[in-house]
Amino acid sequence: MKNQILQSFTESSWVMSRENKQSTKKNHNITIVDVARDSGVSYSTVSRVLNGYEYVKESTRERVLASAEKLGYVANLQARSLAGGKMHVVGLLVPGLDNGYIAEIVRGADDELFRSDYNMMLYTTHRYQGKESEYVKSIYSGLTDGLLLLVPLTTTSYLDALQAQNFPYVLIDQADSTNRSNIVDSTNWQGAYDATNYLIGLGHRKIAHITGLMGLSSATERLEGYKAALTDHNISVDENYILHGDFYQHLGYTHAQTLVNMSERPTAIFAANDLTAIGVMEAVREFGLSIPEDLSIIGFDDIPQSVITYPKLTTMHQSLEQMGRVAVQLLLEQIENPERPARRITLATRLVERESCREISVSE
Amino acid sequence: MKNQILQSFTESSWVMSRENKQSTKKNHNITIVDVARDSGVSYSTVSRVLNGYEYVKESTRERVLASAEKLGYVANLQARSLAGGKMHVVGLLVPGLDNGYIAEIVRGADDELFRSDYNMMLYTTHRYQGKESEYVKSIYSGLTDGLLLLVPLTTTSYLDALQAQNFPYVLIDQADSTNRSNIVDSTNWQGAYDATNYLIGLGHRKIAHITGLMGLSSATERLEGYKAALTDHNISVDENYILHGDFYQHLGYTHAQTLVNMSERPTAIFAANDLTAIGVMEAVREFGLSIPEDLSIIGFDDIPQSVITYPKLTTMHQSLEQMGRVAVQLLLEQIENPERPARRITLATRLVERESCREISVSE
DNA sequence: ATGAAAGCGCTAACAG
DNA sequence: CTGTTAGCGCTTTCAT
Repeated sequence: MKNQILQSFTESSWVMSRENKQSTKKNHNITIVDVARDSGVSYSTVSRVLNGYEYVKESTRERVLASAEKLGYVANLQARSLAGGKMHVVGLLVPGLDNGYIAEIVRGADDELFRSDYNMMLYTTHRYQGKESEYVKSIYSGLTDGLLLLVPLTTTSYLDALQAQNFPYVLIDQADSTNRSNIVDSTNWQGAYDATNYLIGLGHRKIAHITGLMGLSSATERLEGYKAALTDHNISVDENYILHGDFYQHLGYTHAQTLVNMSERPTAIFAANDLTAIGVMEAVREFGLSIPEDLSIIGFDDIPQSVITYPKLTTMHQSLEQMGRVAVQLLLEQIENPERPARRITLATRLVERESCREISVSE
Repeated sequence: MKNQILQSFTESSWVMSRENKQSTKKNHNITIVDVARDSGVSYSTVSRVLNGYEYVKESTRERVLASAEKLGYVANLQARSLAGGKMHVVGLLVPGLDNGYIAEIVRGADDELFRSDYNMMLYTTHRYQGKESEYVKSIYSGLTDGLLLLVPLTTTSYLDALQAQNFPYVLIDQADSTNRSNIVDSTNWQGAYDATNYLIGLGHRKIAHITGLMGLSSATERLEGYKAALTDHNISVDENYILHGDFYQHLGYTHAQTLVNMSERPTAIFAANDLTAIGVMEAVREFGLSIPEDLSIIGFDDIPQSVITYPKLTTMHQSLEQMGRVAVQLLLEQIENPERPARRITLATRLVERESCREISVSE
């Protein structure tokens, strides 16, 4: 009978006892002690079972697990962490969410974390440097077991601290001079090279490039790839055709205005990312030129938005979601085994031809 | 001399002592005890100072604060929470990040949380119901002090639990039948009414509507507003013109295909949100119709993407970022004072005329 | 294989 | 105004 009741109560195990009326503070939830009492063992044994400790009699383990399940036990992460365990939380530091590129990576990371039963703490910096190091402080508050740093701006300023503490972290899409970081990125140089090469193959010679934020390795690598492709085809690099953007739409827009107004107007523009490319498209259209008839445009990233532009944007695809996924795997491995040497995983980019580029004849 | 060293060490207070070599577990950070020792008071006094307790002698307070600053003290949130304090973390439950609408709200919330020195735990459900209640469990793990629920699908299933626990939460853009929830939303009914009214004012009579996900109050309210506007103008509501979407692009796309193929093709489409509208635009264009010449389209939300479409989308603006902000304020108030009765704050919507609608003559 | 006991860092009474 | 003390829930030796 009693069992019957307990049973049915369990059906919605997390709809806890309502009998507490005002409970000043946090309601008294089921703890390891309750489980111990219910299963008739000491609470250290319960802890052992819950932590997958090897030497526990099978029957005991089963009994404990049953009780825990029955009572709807949920571990108190603070206590666990305080006592020296893992928090099961990783921090994700991103510049902002206003960007399909980032959202995709976050999605991958999020999904992978969920599979591994980890929680995600989100920190946005909005490119304000102060906040970046501010956040890294959070590791001292013990909130997270590791950090995922997405295109951080001021890496060096706190990488030292992270490394000194031997605190697990992985850099996403941002290289690092120390060579002691776990990194996941894409073939930025190659991708830019391929993009430029594609344009050249289409007959373009006057190819402009709007860069990303130059503090980031992804931006510099893409610029280098662009230059290399030009050089390899004996096209001289014209500095007037290289404008410094910041990976955001607005500078794409304004720089494109500069470009279309040049006497030697370029026939193609390679934007360092899709967002920039979208800004370019807008400016070009406003100027009265049509795409790709008058001007070809290629982006980088292949964010979801790139298919809703008109015309649809041709771009270099990056496996954004997978970057997030891999980053999490790398981080979790590192959390498990802090001694593992740092690794770097680079994912391949790939051209996605859509509608924003066209072939031109040499005479044009 | 010793002081000298301490001083300079402090310059980069969070670049902690490197002397620990392998430290199996977490490095021994500065605790409240260290601060107490340094400032020559008991550690409970330090706690008082740190928590802004009123009755502490000014000189003591200053001394403690100075020591804390000097030593680079950072509170251990787990310990604080375990001991009955606040975790300074709120959970944000969202369907996904693949959506400008959500990203904007998150941005507002994030910013407001930062101001209040709170951290954000992000949970994504991807519209998978199981995960929603799964996450609500997290409150039992004590990780968060409160929950922000962004357009949750299965509200009722766990609202009970939340309420029973008297756990702070606020619903964003989703009403709730119990009337015991803190809610922030927009004038969905009015907004839809205005949008439809605008179309009618432009001369349209054959106005179709692609709804949002009907489990959500925002969707049903918009549908009702649409119908009301029609009725008020003696235009009969044609059920064939009402197609059920899900707030995502794809159904906008497929439903628009249905619509343009109808013998009585509508002259205008009111999409329940911008994402849907974007899907509509794509289908319409593919069909060979031009916007707004052949078909007017109006959306809802005014997400950032709505200005990068071609033509730019006319839509009902919601103060998305502010919704996030207000939601946080509501939540924090509730965390501070659990007894405060639930409130509901509704933000106004406003028409933003861009390029996707045009006036038609009655003859058309 | 399992129990006992010592903290982890901090807050919140309870005494002065 | 400030020190003392008792836990919060859990992991981890150390015994047995």
